[in-house]
Amino acid sequence: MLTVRTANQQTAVKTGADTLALSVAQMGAPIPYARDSEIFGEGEQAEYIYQVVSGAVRTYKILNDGRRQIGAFYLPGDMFGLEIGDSHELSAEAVSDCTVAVIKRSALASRAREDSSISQALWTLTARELQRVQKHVLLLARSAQERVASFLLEMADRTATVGPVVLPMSRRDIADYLGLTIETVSRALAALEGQAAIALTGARRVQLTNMRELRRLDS
Amino acid sequence: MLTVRTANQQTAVKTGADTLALSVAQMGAPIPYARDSEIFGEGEQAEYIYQVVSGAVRTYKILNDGRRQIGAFYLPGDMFGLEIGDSHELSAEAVSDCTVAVIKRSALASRAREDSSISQALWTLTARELQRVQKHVLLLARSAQERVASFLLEMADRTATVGPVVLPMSRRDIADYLGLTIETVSRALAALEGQAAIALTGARRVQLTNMRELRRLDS
DNA sequence: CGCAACTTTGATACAACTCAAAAAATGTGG
DNA sequence: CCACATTTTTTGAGTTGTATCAAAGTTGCG
Repeated sequence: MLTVRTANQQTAVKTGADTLALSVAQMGAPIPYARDSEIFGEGEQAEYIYQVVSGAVRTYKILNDGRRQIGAFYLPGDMFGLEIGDSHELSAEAVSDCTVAVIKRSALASRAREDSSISQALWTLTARELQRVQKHVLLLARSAQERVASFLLEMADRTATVGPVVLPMSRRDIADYLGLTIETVSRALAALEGQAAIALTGARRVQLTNMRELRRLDS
Repeated sequence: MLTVRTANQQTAVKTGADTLALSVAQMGAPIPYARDSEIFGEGEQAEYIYQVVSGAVRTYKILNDGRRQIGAFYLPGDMFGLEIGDSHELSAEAVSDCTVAVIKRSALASRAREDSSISQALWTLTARELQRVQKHVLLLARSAQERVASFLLEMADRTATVGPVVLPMSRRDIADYLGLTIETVSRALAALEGQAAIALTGARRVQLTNMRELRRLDS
């Protein structure tokens, strides 16, 4: 069985979305993208839907004052780029070198006409995305330290490995996701280290040494 | 034809969601709710989906520090309370005295099995909600004055009447939607009035006197 | 190893928050 | 319809968390 991971939800599922993921993995040829290269741009025709095979992807929008708001990070197994309108609402870029499986939306649409579990899967995917964004709104309502703690827990959960969490993204990416500056992210991490909640074992390696404290901040 | 208005999108549509709205309006008996009364609570079984007939509704979540984050306001024609899981992610309350049409999800699900346009409509509804929440994230990334200007334009667009915009909600509601305090909302309104972008013709009546300026702030 | 990019740390500024009180709006009973 | 009580909104003064600006470390790649 292929394990499906929707952003922010790492439990393997056997229904709907699984079938869909299978389709993408089987029908879509993996395409490599170099770090920082564009996968699709805001406003472009949404011709495909995507699944991360390796590496990481970010979606974002540039605000009128030049700041960038990152909407989501997608990790291996995650699907992204699904739209109901015909153009993309956000741009997507490779956070690191990565490979992405791609399937034509039209191909999926035609299969959905015969197989209602496909349409069901598409709906489920949209609904999960909705839940994720709703959580993001709540995250943005909290203090800098709480946002960072929450982010670390989310990444730990989604990468689900033993040992330190390895962050695929830069401080700038984290800051733009959390609605903070890189300096504030750095200071929040330093503060968490001071409270012995985490240990920075490298700029992008974080040991979560006190889950209880982190969860308290996340709550 | 019945006009459907999805939150933040007031254009009448003739596809998918329209059929759905019709179903709710026809099948659901309108239920009255008094101001501030609960329509459903977070975590409750999501047995129904709802459509505002008159008045206004808010969905929200209480944060652990006691603050309240409002997720959305729903105005006449808007549908809300649709979940893909089986429980509500947020609570819903009447902003003002209102009436709400209700339809059983199970009834809709059974009709969806025969009529794929129903499932299509459910998906569309979820996707619109996703777009709305994504915009909310971007809104929360901006300055207090920009958030308030944007909010006023949104309300003007959604109520779509001539003359002053009548806000059905209190400053507290606005503040909790925009992630600000009531004082900051009040000061932002005063500042907009100072710039002659708006005129406050009563606490809850706002004339948008300079749309150009407001749109510039919104951009 | 050396350089360029990234991250951290420090000092200061400022937008929004908090606390407090005045003013305005809204509701209620006579 | 008015007078009063209550709630809501506005305004003021001071505080604070995060941003900004600047510079010193660190990291990792060629």
